[in-house]
Order: sequence, then C-alpha cells, then structure tokens
Amino acid sequence: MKEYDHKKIEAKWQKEWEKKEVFNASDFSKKPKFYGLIEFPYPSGEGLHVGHIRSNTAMDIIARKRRMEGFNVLYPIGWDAFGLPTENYAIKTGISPEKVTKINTDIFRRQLKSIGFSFDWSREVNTTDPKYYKWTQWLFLQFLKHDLAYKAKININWCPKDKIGLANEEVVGGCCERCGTPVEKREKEQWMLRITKYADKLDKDLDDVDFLEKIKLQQRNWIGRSEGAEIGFKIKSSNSNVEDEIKVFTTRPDTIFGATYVVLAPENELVSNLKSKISNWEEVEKYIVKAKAKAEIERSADEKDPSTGSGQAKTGVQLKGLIAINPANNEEIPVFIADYVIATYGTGAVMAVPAHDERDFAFANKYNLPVLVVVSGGDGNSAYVGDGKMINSGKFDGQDSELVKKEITKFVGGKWVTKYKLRDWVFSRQRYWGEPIPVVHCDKCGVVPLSEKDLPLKLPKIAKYEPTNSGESPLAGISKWVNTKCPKCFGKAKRETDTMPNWAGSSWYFLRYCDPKNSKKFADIKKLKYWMQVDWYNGGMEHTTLHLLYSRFWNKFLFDIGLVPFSEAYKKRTSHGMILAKNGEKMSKSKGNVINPDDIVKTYGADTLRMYEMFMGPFDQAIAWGEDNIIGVRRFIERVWKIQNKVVSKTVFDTNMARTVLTTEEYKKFETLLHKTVKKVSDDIESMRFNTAISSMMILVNFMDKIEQIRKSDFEMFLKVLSPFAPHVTEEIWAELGDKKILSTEAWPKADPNKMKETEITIAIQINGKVRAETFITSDMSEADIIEYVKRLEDVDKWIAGKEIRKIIYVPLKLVSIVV
RNA sequence: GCCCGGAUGGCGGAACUGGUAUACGCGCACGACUUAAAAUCGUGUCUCGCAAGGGAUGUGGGUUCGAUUCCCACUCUGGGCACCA
Repeated sequence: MKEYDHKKIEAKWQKEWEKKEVFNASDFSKKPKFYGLIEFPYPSGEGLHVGHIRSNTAMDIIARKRRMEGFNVLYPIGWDAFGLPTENYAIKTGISPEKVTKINTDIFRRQLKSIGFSFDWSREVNTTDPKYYKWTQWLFLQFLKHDLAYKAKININWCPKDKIGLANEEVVGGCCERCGTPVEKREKEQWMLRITKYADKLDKDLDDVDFLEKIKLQQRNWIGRSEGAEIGFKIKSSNSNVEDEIKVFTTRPDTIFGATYVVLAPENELVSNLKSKISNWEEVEKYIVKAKAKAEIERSADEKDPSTGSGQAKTGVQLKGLIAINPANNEEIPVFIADYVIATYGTGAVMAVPAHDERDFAFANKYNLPVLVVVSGGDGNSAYVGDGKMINSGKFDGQDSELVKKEITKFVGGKWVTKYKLRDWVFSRQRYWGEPIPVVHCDKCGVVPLSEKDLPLKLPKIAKYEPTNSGESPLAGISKWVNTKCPKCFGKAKRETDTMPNWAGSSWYFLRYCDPKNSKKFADIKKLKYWMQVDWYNGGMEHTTLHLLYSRFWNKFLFDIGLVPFSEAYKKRTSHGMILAKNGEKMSKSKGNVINPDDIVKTYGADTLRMYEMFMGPFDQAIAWGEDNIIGVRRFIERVWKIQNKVVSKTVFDTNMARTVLTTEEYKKFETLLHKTVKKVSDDIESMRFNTAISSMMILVNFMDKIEQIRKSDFEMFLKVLSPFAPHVTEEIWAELGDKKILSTEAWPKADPNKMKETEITIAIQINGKVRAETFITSDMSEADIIEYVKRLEDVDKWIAGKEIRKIIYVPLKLVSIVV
C-alpha cells in the first residue's frame, strides 16, 4: 500500500488547482453567485497567526461546499498593509515600509498557499499599492464633494518628550508606550468624516441584515440611538440680569421635578462663557485642567468609593454664583461641573435627579445635595431607575411615569429629540505610512481637491519616518513634495501632509475584489451588480464597531450617490473566537508565545492542521492553543487513507462477506449512518459547527474501519463531504480510485431521507423523573401500543407494581415518563 | 462601574426547541502483534457502593413528571467600553 505522504500530496494538488484555475471566480457566469469574505490580513512581521488559519479555513469550507453545490464562488484575499507596526519598524530600522510590506506579504502569501485555501489569487489586492489607493483617495474626494469630510479641532494624545501624536493603542496607562512619559492632550486640526449623518440608517438597516444578534446589539449600543427631551434651565446670577440658559438632554423628563442640581461637562463652552459670573473661578479652572488631562478611559473607569467600598467616586466643583431654575417647579438649584458628564454626548449638560439615577445619586451623596423622590417604587436607599406612579410632581401626580414623558417635556417648554452616541470619525493621521489626503491648501482658494487625473498622489520616498517635532507627518519635511501649484488658480499652494487611517483601505476592499484590475473606476457597476452583496462575511468581534461600521457607512454613502447597487454591503455576518496562547493570554511577539504554523504543516500536513483547528472547539468561542489533540486528527486522516484499500465496485460488493457479518441488515445500518452523516455535516457547516461535523465523520470512519468492503459509491459520498475540511488527501484518494475529474468541482451529495430512517429505536423509560429502564420500539408502533408495552416490562413493573399511576408522558421516539 | 459571553471527567469538548449527561478526540490502564520498542489494533476509563442503589454539569435557591438547558441570587473567568443621562 502507498504511504500517506502529506508533503507530496499537498504540494501536488496545490499546483494542480492553480494550474487548472479551479478556484477562480468568473464574472457574469450564469451559475448563481456566492461571495464569501474574510477580513484581509494585516501582513505583520510575525507571520501568519494560527487564528488566521482558523477563520480562513471556516470560510474556505463554506466556499468549497458552495462550489460543489453549483455556485460561482468568489473567495478573495488581499493585504490591509498600511499601519503603525510597519511604520514603527521603519523608524527603528530605517528600512522603507514599502520594502517591509513586500517581505511580509510574500511570507503571508506563501503560508496561506501552503494551507490550501481556495482563494481566487488572481484578484489579490494590496491597500498600499498606488493602483489601489488611487481609488481610496478618489473615494475620499467624493466624501469631500458631498460635504461629508470636514476639518475640526480635536484633542489628540501628545507625548511631550517624543513630540508626536499617539494613537490610543500607543498610550499605556496614560503614558507613552515608548518612553513612559505621561501623555498630554493637544488640540489639532483634523480631517473628519461625517458618519453621524448616517447614524439613523446604520441603526435602522440592521433590521434587514442577517448579522449575529450580538453583533447587531453591539453596533446598536455603539450608535446609541436614544430619544429624549432637550430642556432649557434658565440661569440667574448675583451680578447680572442677562438671561442665560443651560440646555440639558434627558431620557427621563418624567423625573424633572426631582432635578435638584444641574451638571455641565468641564469642556462645555458655556462654562467659559459664564466665567465672569462664577465667583470661584480659580477652583473651577483648576478642575477643568485636571479633567482635561485625564484620559477618557480613566474618566470612564470608575474607582470604588473608599468610604463605602462600593459605588462610584464622582468628582466635581460647584459653579458658585450661578443658580439654575428648574422649569417644572421654579425651584432654584445649584450648578456643578463634573467629569462624569461628557461634552460630546447630548448637550454636554444634564439635569441631575439623584433619586432616579445612580451616578447622580452617588454624586449627591458625596456633595450632600438633596434627593427628592418623584417616582414611587424604590426603597429610598439607592436610586430607583424603574418606572412607577409619579409623586411630588404637581399636576402630574398619580400618573404613570413612562407615559408622561412627552407631555411633561411640552409642559416645561422642551423639545423631543433623537440623539446618538456615535461621533464623527477622525480621519487624519500625522504619519507617513498611509494614503496621502489628496488636497492642497491655497491661500486664495482654500482647500482644493486634486483632480482625478492627478491621482494617485503617491507617497514620496523619504529618509526618515519620524513625525516632525511640530506633530506634523514626516511628509511636511519634504518641501519639494509639499510645495505645489493650486489646481484651481495655478498659484502657490501647499499639499496636505496628513495621511488617512488604516481603516480607509479596508472600508471598500470588498468592492475592489469585484473588479480588482480596473484602472478607469474603483469598480465597474455591472460587476458590482453581479457580485454584491457579500453573501457571508466572517470576522472578529473586535471589528464590530469600527471596521464593520465604517465599511457599512462607506457603502451606504456610495449607494446614495449611485456608485454601488446596494445600501448594505453585507448580507450576513458571523464571528469567530480568538485563539489564545496556552496560558490564556493573547499571542504576541513580545511575549514570545506565537505559534508558527509552518512547523505544523511540515510535521502533520495542512489537512491535519485545518481539521485540527476546526475540531478544537466551538468556532465562535475563544480557545487556548494546545497541540495535544492534533495527533487524533492525523490518525483520523490516516485511517481514511487506509480505507481506500477496502473500496470495491458495486458489482463485486458482497453484503454477505463472511468475516464482517455485513448482512443486508448490517449494510442498511451502515447506509443509514452514512446518510445521516452527510446530512449532519451539511447542516453543521451552515451553522459553523465544524467540531461536531468532524466528530460525526469520525464516527462514520470508525464504523467503516470494521467493515471488510466498502462500496465505491458510498465511500465517494463520504469523501465529498470530507473534502472541504481536508481537500488535499481527499483529492488524492479520489484520483487513486480512478476518477478523472477534480473532486473540488464534483457535486455536493444529498442525503436521502428514506435511507436515514431507523426501524428500531431505543427509548428511555422514566419513573418519577428517573431513568429506570430502556427498550426498543419499532417506528410503526402507536403511542398507546408503546405505553402498554412499556408498562408490562419487568424492569418497569417492579417500580410501578401496586402503585397508583398518576400521569404518563410520551415524548415521541425519545422516552416514556411514568409518574406514580 | 457598565455591556456581552463562558464555567460539564485527568484534558479539549458533546448533548440542536426542557427529555437516556459525559458523543468525538486526547491522555491513562490492560491486552494482542514484536526478541524489544515505536506504530497499529482490541478492551476499559465520572464517582461512592459487593450489590440493590445513591451522588455529580461553578455555588445556593426556584419552576417542572423531568433542568447542562428556563427563572432568581451569587462566585470565578474571558472579551468589549464612549460614566450616554
């Protein structure tokens, strides 16, 4: 018998598939199309991660199944290659990011090919290729044209020692990741994309897509749509009669009679506007400076209150000299600033109702502010946030709190409004390794976009990749590149030196895959019409609120201006669990716990690695890497390899083979199991339960192991369902059995329901909820027959003899439960 | 602090709508083959008990003829976070 030589077999079929272009998608084919997508990898210096293999194999199995089901499948791959690690590596080593990217993508490509993924390599894209980013720049100009891109002053993280802006990721515990210096906030003008304009659509259209519920929930929470009231609180001050007003936003206007103070965010403009009327300005200013210095994450992460050991330690300062008027009851109440109120949400000010809001309650306790209950139902010891009958609320007393919200808003002269948590997207970076933003600044004409014929605006070659001391990108130092002519008036102008974030290229790559080589357009609309939407997109949960939302936003915008055919980019979205290192930590180069898949491919083979990663646990759950179980999958594949020697053609097949008692009846049992397995594998792939699909195939193989002969057609049926998991070895056996055509293009088998029926079924018998016996029944017995039969069984009789039967429950084909 | 998951043998895990808990795999033990070992194959493997039977799905309650599954409270653990008023 031929040895199972995975190295030879895998290399052979990878070459064969490539030569025959088995996996190339064909535009406009008459077959139904299927577009399966995985998040394209960032080609890091660490090489392919075992986590990539897990998620890519999952979609590969689906893509391969769809192909066998007769679909024209697009399963593309590319490189999301702009980004910080490559740039930081360039700063450290002086090697150009371009070169580093080339080296890394070469490694990734080789590794991915060695696993046997059925990617259409002819459509490979790379976000750092000028032919690609020409269109990223062009798309940015469309945003600019439609007033969805604008400049605004934004606080950024600033390292005063390195004199550069830092990404959130580079801030560790409030300090610069590299030098440990405490990070400051600095105002900088940034390009913004107006994603908030799409907040409503991005939220509502989730109703119509097939995303996992937890993904929808997370996006909804992120967008944070909420309806509430905007209400003005008049301000009185001791040294002025001019009327100012604090606008607050609240979802609980029904509690307004219980508002005993008002709180502004420290950054709220009104605070400085009212400076002249605030008697303790020095104290207030100190607090503002302190609050601004705190990282947002620190402001949001609560510390335990040392006095109570629980709850929230809130800080704030009263704005002395100011008095607000509660419009519901005309009570005079104090005004505070506190950093638990944030400037960017709502109106940057809240009315505080300590009796019915936990944060207000904690704050009121700390500063000894009155707590006035206006909705009954609480116990008085904590904030009651539920609904109930209203009290202490004037003419609203006795009404249901949840029903009067709009009416009470009207009563105090407020407006009913919708607010979103979502903020506009900061779209510029002061970095080198990103798409240059294609505009110039002209003294006469202002911001002038480049024209399409000037795209791509290529990154110039430079010697040093560090940002400049002024916080500008290194591009600012290339005067030859910066100084240019205004495309409008041809006068002197300067180029924008900011680049785009790494999210830019990934916001539309799924569109480029439909038409990756087009030099006239970002993608041809006819091809987009054929391939879009993405039928199934699998990715990590960590991309739910940024990449996934951003790309939905881009697609919606492009739909609105008529450039893409669907408003939603993705029909279906699922997510995978992360693979962690043995100890449960994340794998990373710095921890030295990264697993190199090359070694496993060499020792066990790609088929074993693929199957092992699918078998190790539930696909949607995180799992710690361990190699103890790999051997089990390898043994399984070797067993399948050996079984090919028992395969005989139909005419020679003998159901009465002496050694194995494969009588007609026994064969029927096998046939039933085979068809059940085919059904289970088919179903499990659709619900991404790859681990149980594999275990059911193992059960079938264990059965086949014990039989002397296998009918060829039966074995082939099994090979087909195994092939998406272990494509190389199945392809080889398929050829060994004398089949000329490639297995990957064969038709997916259908399980025959008639052959899955079992004639004899084991049922359990419970007495008072405990299993006491089991017995066989045949499928033609009626319920009454079964119950009578069961009652007469010896094992049952000893439990029920002489007792009164109170109840008998029959669960079809499962059990009989007798209560005595 | 908030939100979303998870907790089942020695280990990874299975049990799909409440219906025989521990499938499948690893490991381990014993046996066969072998001069021997590896590989392979076979048998066994939650726990207490001689048995009848009892106890086990993180902990404590509840609903039910019946709960890994549903409800309440809690512990531990993974992930996310923008105190969202």
